[in-house]
Amino acid sequence: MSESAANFGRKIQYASERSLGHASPQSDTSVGYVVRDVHRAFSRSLQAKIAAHGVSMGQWFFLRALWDEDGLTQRELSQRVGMMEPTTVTALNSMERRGLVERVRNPHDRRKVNIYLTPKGRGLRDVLLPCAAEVSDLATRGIAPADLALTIDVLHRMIINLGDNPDTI
Amino acid sequence: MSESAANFGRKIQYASERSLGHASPQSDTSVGYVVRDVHRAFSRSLQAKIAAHGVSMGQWFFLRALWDEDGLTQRELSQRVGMMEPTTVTALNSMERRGLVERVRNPHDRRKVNIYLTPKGRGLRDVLLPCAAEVSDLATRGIAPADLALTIDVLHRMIINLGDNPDTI
DNA sequence: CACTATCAATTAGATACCTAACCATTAGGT
DNA sequence: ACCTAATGGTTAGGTATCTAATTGATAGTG
Repeated sequence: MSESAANFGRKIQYASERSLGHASPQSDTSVGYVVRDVHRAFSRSLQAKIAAHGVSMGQWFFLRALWDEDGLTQRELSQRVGMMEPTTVTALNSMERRGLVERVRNPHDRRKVNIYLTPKGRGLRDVLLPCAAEVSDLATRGIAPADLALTIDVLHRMIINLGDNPDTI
Repeated sequence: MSESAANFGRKIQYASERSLGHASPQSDTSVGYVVRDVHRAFSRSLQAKIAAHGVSMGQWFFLRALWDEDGLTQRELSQRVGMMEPTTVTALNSMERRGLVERVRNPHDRRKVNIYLTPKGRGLRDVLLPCAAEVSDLATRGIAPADLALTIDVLHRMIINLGDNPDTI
């Protein structure tokens, strides 16, 4: 049972055996490790592109959410982006400092703070989304759409399996 | 061309549509986002298990490398683990503090520092590796081996595509 | 209408990463 | 033997996360 489990403690010789540039051929090929490396590869790649426009990865996700729907409260934003609230606070602090968003205390419920994009923040959309597209495009180059779809599905199933989903527990 | 690129800026309705527990149904399903979420799911899951034994994620990777080969220099360790050297320094500091490893200045080349597991550090192997196996097992439960293999291969190809590999550039 | 529970945001403090700049040591050429 | 290169490790400083505790505002109940 569960050959997959053994994976974590063992090495499989793989076609494209080299996890990160500086990782030795010793590097592990179990799912967890590969996922970590892909994640970092994505981060670096996108980071490199958007940094040119003065936006950091930490800000990226919140901008994305706000381009989608402006004026969310901080809690709503946290939920959309999938990050804890203190993380949101610090990200918004830096975004506010850079003039990308504005905090507006909600007049009807003074506990809430609504976040609005400034023109500058909104304007970044047309510059930054293509960056993300480039990264995604680069990453998936040469991968058959069916394989990609299956990969995404498998990854989704892993998320659910790992029980990060409250309804699942 | 490149439907994949569009992904990054769009939402696809997916069977298992829910990225993180607290993420709304709005959450993006493009590869980059899913990878990020799986990565965090893995981290949390493993972290929860190994924390019980006083080991943090930052230490885990280095322990793994040392269980595999003891007495590596810090640079070698960094390369095996795929982390920058300052990261290694701080991880080793905490591991040394907790009595998991010992730094020994290399007598033949006094620039180098060899890292040796203490009995305590070595002993954790038999406790911690099963934790990782459990996580891996849980994550891949119900996923056909062929699908898993394909997923890992696709992820590897993405790493190479994203050019984190110097030899590829 | 006062009390308490809940909600929204924040602060405090920890971990895990990174880049850039800096020492200390060794190696190699003259 | 010197001087410069390169090598190995560290420090300094920044970003991105998290959990736990705190503060302020509202809502619900007796």
